[in-house]
Amino acid sequence: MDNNVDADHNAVNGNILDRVGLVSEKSYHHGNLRAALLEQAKATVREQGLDGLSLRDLARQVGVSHGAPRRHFQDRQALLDALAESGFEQLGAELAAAFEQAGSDFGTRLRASAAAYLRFAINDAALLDLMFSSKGHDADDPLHTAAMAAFSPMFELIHQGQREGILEAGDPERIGLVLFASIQGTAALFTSGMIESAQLEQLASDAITYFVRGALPIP
Amino acid sequence: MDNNVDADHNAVNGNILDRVGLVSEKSYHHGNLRAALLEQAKATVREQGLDGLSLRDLARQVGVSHGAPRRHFQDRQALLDALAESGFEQLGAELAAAFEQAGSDFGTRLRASAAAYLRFAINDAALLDLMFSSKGHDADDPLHTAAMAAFSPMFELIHQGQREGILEAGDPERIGLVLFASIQGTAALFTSGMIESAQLEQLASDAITYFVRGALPIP
DNA sequence: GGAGAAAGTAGTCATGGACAACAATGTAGA
DNA sequence: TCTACATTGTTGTCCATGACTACTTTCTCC
Repeated sequence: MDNNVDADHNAVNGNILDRVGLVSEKSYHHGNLRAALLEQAKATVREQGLDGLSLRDLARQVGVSHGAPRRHFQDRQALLDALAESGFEQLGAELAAAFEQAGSDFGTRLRASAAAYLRFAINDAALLDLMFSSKGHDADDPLHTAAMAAFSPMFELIHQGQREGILEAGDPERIGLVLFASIQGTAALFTSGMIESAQLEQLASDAITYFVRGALPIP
Repeated sequence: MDNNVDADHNAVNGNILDRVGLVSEKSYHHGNLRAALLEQAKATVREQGLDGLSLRDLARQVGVSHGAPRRHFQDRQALLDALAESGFEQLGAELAAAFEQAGSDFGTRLRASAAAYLRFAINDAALLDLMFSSKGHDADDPLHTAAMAAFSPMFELIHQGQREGILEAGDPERIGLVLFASIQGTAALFTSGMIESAQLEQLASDAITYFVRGALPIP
């Protein structure tokens, strides 16, 4: 309708603040739509679950027409895939941070990592579900890559345990998977409502204890 | 339980073959629509996943009008809940059967039960996902009841292990949850594509071994 | 056999995803 | 600088679906 001259002016100069979405002035080109959509999608999924996510809603919330998202995501599934990928990146970062901040003691690191994982599972249950429900994992798939990267701190942890004689020898990946499964299962039991938050801490603690005992080197 | 009142109701003069859907004669009243919808839904979910499931499609496939399912399921979510519930019933039956057929040895029973669980997870991955994503678990919720019933063989198994001195003492439910989480996590890793079927057997075996070692009584 | 409940049908609406034609902006090369 | 072309948004449309309502057929029970 009535085009605003100021808006045009800003658009020409490509103000960085506009592009990051920190300034609300409108211009024809959003400048950062893909990221904005992902961010909004993540918030919506957290608050309303996957079913509450609609591309048209997303477009509205970001202030763009309903057709715009299509320029960045071919279809809804593509957006979900991207969301899952960014979820893996975030989870990986949080695991790595927990790993770092926990000092060098194996047990402390192990529990800190598990706690970080569960924290993520609690705060972003639906996102974690999504991350675990995305199918196509073709090894060269960016999703697969992101997932592998996210869990690398855990495998490093296993390696440390082996060096220190706390865990039995063997393929770190193989041993790590047992831990991984155990923690993910714990998270699933909680997010599915099968256990209460009161039981979660207990279960998480037990799972780790059993894992460590189970993986003890056999003298 | 007693939500089969409708079936009983119509069972009075309804031809059994009609009711099972083996006869294609049309009558205004389907006679068994609820069950037929659930059955068809289960097949569709297995073949096409949750997203491939539409009430209207279901109605078409079963040969009724698009409004008919509403008489039996208030909305789509209600159908999904019922599907999850029937999934728990089936899983429970399969776990119980595996438990029975495995003889009386604890280890054999344990592995047979885990195998049954994983078999279910592989054959009906999307259904298991659904079972674990249904939220409302209010203890008196039929879903919660069905879930608890399904896993009762597992807790019985824990009890046996304790009697035989193979597992440490303690609340069987608490110990059982660790096993449950471990197996469910294993299943999740597989159905999400994070591990290949080649790794599944190994992981499952490792998870059980670690669990048994971890739960060993401490002398 | 008739009243009323149960089960199915048909029509409608709003929402949402996918698609296509078009418009505005950005960019690179002559 | 000007101009062709690629990017990115917009608008309008189609179609499938879930949900709702009014109506019809059948069943059951008194």
